[in-house]
Formats: sequence, structure tokens, C-alpha cells
Amino acid sequence: MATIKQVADAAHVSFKTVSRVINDDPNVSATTRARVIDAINTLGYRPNLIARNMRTRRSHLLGFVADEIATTPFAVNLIKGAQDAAWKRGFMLMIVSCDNDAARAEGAVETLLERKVEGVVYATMRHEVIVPPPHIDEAPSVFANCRAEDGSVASVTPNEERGGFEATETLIHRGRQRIALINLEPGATAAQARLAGYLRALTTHGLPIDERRIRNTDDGQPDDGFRRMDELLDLTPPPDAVFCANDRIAMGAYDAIKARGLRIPQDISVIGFDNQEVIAAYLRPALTTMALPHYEMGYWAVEHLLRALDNGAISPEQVMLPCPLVRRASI
Amino acid sequence: MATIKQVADAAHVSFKTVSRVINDDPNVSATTRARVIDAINTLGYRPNLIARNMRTRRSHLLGFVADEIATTPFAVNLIKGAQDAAWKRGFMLMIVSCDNDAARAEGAVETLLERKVEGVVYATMRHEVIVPPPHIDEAPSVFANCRAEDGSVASVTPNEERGGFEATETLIHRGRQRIALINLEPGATAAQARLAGYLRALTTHGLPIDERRIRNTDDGQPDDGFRRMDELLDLTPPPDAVFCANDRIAMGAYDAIKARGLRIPQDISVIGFDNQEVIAAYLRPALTTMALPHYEMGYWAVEHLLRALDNGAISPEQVMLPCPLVRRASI
DNA sequence: CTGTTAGCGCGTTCAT
DNA sequence: ATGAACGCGCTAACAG
Repeated sequence: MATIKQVADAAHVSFKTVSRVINDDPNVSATTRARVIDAINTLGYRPNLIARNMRTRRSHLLGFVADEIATTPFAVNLIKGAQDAAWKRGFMLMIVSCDNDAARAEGAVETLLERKVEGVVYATMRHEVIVPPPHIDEAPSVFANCRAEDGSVASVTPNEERGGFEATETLIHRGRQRIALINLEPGATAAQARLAGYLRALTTHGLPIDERRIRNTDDGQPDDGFRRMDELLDLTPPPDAVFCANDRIAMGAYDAIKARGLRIPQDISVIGFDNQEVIAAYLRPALTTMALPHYEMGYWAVEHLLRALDNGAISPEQVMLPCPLVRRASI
Repeated sequence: MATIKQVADAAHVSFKTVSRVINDDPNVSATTRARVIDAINTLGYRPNLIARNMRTRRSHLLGFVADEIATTPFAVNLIKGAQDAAWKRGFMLMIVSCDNDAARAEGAVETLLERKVEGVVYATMRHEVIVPPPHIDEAPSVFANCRAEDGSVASVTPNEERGGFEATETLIHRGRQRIALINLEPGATAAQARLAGYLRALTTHGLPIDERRIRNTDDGQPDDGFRRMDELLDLTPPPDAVFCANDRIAMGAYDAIKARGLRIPQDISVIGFDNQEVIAAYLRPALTTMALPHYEMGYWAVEHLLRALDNGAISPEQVMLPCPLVRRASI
């Protein structure tokens, strides 16, 4: 690999002049510049960013620590958003998944710090309240899709309550009156907020709250959705719409509805949550659902980090991003 | 951030001694070592890997370039496999997605090279034959889930033919005689091989090949699967099993089968391909399918890279990994 | 067992 | 407009 010095020799200038050319310093005559560029090309020279960063003490590197990266396809959008924001400013991401292993999380943060990342985003695959991994405070950091209990670290999370509200309101605007909710497993951070939004929508629109129409799942999976939907259909009168707190639940609900010979959306409207594409877009009829803003969260997290680097300080903002409605054919 | 020199001062030793302690050099007396470790801890010292790497000329960094990262959930397993293999050896991954943009791919490779990655894995989300991105040959590289037409670069891909063979054979062992195939869109690299495997299985087991039972899709999506399955069901006699060349096609086929009041697997067996979890595991009944070895490919790619670094040379092996059968309830 | 000197490839400071 | 000397934080090579 050619060095700056070899280029300098080839171009018969000092290596400092080469440095100037690389960094677009105007104080180089056109002819010298041309000669240097020529030498760069013939030698296939490539600046050594490691060396440069060591000197400038800026790595243009951001760490991205994910609690895990396997189960859901959400990671991908989070990363994509983060990367787009970083790439635009000439930053690169160093991504580590720690598979829900605290030791690995700590190790990841330490390694990233040793590699002189200028900031760290810590992302979880499920919306959660977390205790920050050790040492993460040694670099500017942002939590994506999760937040610290004490709000000490900047965070960006989905506005679940408003999502729940709008999902329910969409059903109400559709003219539905007996709207059921099949909620997530009670432990999930999002469960409470989505329920709260559901209740607020009913109240706001003067609809009665019927406890029998509200069900929890054990694990938020399709089998659960099937069973709960089946129970709801036994009610008299049965619901004319159902808000499934995630798309997998909706997937199971579809089967239960179809098994009774009912039609979606003519007999019953279904709305989901998460916009898990492979499910939502492919169900028959395609599922109307609330999208989780993963891409936007990743993007915001990195932008906030970059802003902090510009300003020399990071503000511990707690931002919530909307969950937009994705209209398909199920309501 | 404390430096090695500050630690040395605090411990009243030369900075070289600190260096020895950090690198587990045995030539340090126990008492000195203890004193140094003490200083390290009180100062919160963290070695600067940038500086170390500059000196040792080893970055312990691997580049991971993905053609895109958004549409399918496959990226995640590829990355996970790569990361696990890297982490085990103290390497980190620098991941870039270039969104099918050639310019971005070239830029990504250049940036990675400037950052002194010791090797690059280039991965595609769909099994493909590609022309290598420019400059990638400047570092040891491996293609994952794709290969160069001329075999000049090491590659690891799924054994699609054998997967197609085993999928079909599984159906045959189940006692099925009239096995249909709904294949991918004809342009897909995997389409030919999966078809070849299907044909070989029929031939091997002395079953006739009936052209009418072989259908292509336009885009490999559920709607397509629905239509093709519907056509197949019009045949006399209808197939008693169907090999869907991906799980999304199978998803559509399920709907077509159920719409006719037929039962899976009693009336007709369905086997898929890809093991796209959110679909395969959640369909009712759960879909038996062939898994794509994404994790394994990512793992192999990095291991091969690491082997090459150990050996000082990379061999352009063209490895194919098996697609294991995932038994569920649909056959 | 410990310390000294040199230098990795660059950018910064100052001189010319 | 160009160059020389210096140092970023660390390890290698050698000395003691």
C-alpha cells in the first residue's frame, strides 16, 4: 500500500504538499496539484484513515449496539436509518449485537470505546425501559426504541399511545361500534400504552368500554391471536372490529375469523400494529396496520449524536416518533 | 482520556512497562504489574486501538458490504453469522449497505479499504451471480450468498439443487405421487437449480415428469402463489403435493387450497423453501420448508477470511452449504 | 525484569 | 506556494 511519502517522491514534492492536495488545501499551484494527483493515481494511493484519525483525533466512527439482532426483521430498518444518517455525514457505523448477554454488551461498549467511536447508539428490538449498559456514558449516546428509566440518556421511541388511539379511531371513523382489543402479553412495555390509546379513543368518541372485549395474549403470537379472536366471536353481540396489538396476533385472528366463514372487512374490520411487512402485506386481505418508525428512530438517533458532536454536548431529549397508519384492505 | 504515558507516571514506571502489562507480557514482576493495574483502574485507562493498530498494522477489522439490507429478513442472519465468527477471534465488523447502488458500493469498498479493514465479505440478499464491485480485490474477500461468474473470488452459496432434490424427495417419502412445483420467477438464480433438484428427485424415484405440474411465478409473491395453485387444483387429477420454491408462494398456495375446502396436509402436502420464519412458523398448519443457511454462510465467509489472514493468502474456494429440512406440519 | 529509541502515516505549526 | 520538524498513542527492537 502506497503511503503519502511515496506519492511525494513520485511527484517530486514534499509529502506535506501531497497532504494539502488530499485535503483540498487551496495553497497548491495547479501544476503541482496535477502532478500529485497523477502520482496518486498511478500508485493507487489511498489515504490511511487510521493514521489521519489518530492525528485529528476524530474517528468518524459511530458505535451501534443492538441488544439482539435475530428474531424480528425490525433490526434491519433501525440499522438502515442509522446508516443513512451516518453515511450522509461521512460517518461509518460499527455494529455489534450482544444477544441479550450483559457481559457481551459491556464488552461491546468497551471495544467500541477503545476503537474511539465518537458516539454510541444503543438499540433494542422491542420497545423497552432499560438500565444503561456500563460505560456507555463515556461517549455521547442515544437509546433507540428504548429509554432509561431515569431519562438520563437521550432516547427515541415510538408513540405507542397515540398509535393505539389512531388505530382505534380509524376503526371508529369506519363506522365500527363494538371494537375489541387483543393486546400484547401484559409484560410488554408497549402493551399499556396501546391499551391506553384504545381506551382514550373510545372515550373521546363516546363509545362504551366493554371489558369483555379486551383480551391479553400470553406471548403475542398467532396461536394466541387465534384463540382470543375465537373467544371474542362467541360474544353476543360479537365485535364488528378488532384492534390486534401486533400483526402476528392479527394473523391468528384472520384464521379464526375465516374459520367461522366471516369476511374481512365486510363482517369485521381488523387493524394490526407493527407493520411487519411479510405478514401485513401478504395476508389476504392485506392488513391495515400502524407502522413502527424503526427507520426514523435509527435516523434520528444518529442525527442527534451528530448534532451533539457539533455542539460539544448532548442533550438528553426523550423523543417520541409517530406510528403512521398504513392503509391496506382489512378495515 | 488517559494515555499509556499517564498511567506510567502514576505507576512510576516507564510507559513500555505499561504496554507490557496490557499485552500480557510475562516479563513483568508481580508487584510492578499490580501497581500498573492499579493505576489503570484509578485512571480509567483504556488502550487506544487506533494507535495500536497503526503500529501493528493490523486493524482487526473486517468489512461487510451488503447489496441491500431492507427487503428481506435474511440480512440479519448473514450478519449474525459473520459477527459471531468475527467476535470469537477479536475482530469487529464494519457493515455497509449500498442499496443496490453501484456508486455507493464502490464508495463503501474504498472507505473500508481506507479504514484498513483486513478483509471484506460482500453479501447479497438473494442468491446471485455478480460482477465484483471495483477495488474489492485490494483486500482478501469472500462473497456470501453470491459468486463471481468466473469463480475468481472465494464464495459461499446455498446448495439449491440439493435443496430442491430433498424437498421433493421428502414429499415422495411421504407417499406423494403427483408432485407439483411452483417455481420462482424465471430470472432468479435459484430457480433453475431448485427445478433441477425437483426433476432429479422425480427421476431418481421413477416418477413421471408432467409439464403441466410445473409452473413459474412472475415475482415469487403470495398473490402469484395463489393463482398458480388455483390453476394446479384445476388439473385432473389434481396434485397431491406441491413444492413451492419459496415460503411466500406457499403462503398464497395455502389460501388457494383452503379456499377450495381442501386440508393441509391430509388432502395435499405443501413444502416451501427459505424458512422465512415469520411466515413458515406462523402459517396454519406450520409450513415444512428448506432453510437457507444464511447464518452459516456469514460464519463461513468470515472464517475463511480469517484463515486467509493466518495463511497469508486466500484460496478462491467455491463452497456450497446445504439447505436443511425444517419439519413442521404441512406435509 | 525494565527502560530507551525509533517510527507507524498522517496533520499541525511554523518557517521559508 | 512549499517544506521541516514535531507529535498523536502505541509497539518493536534493542539495550541494560
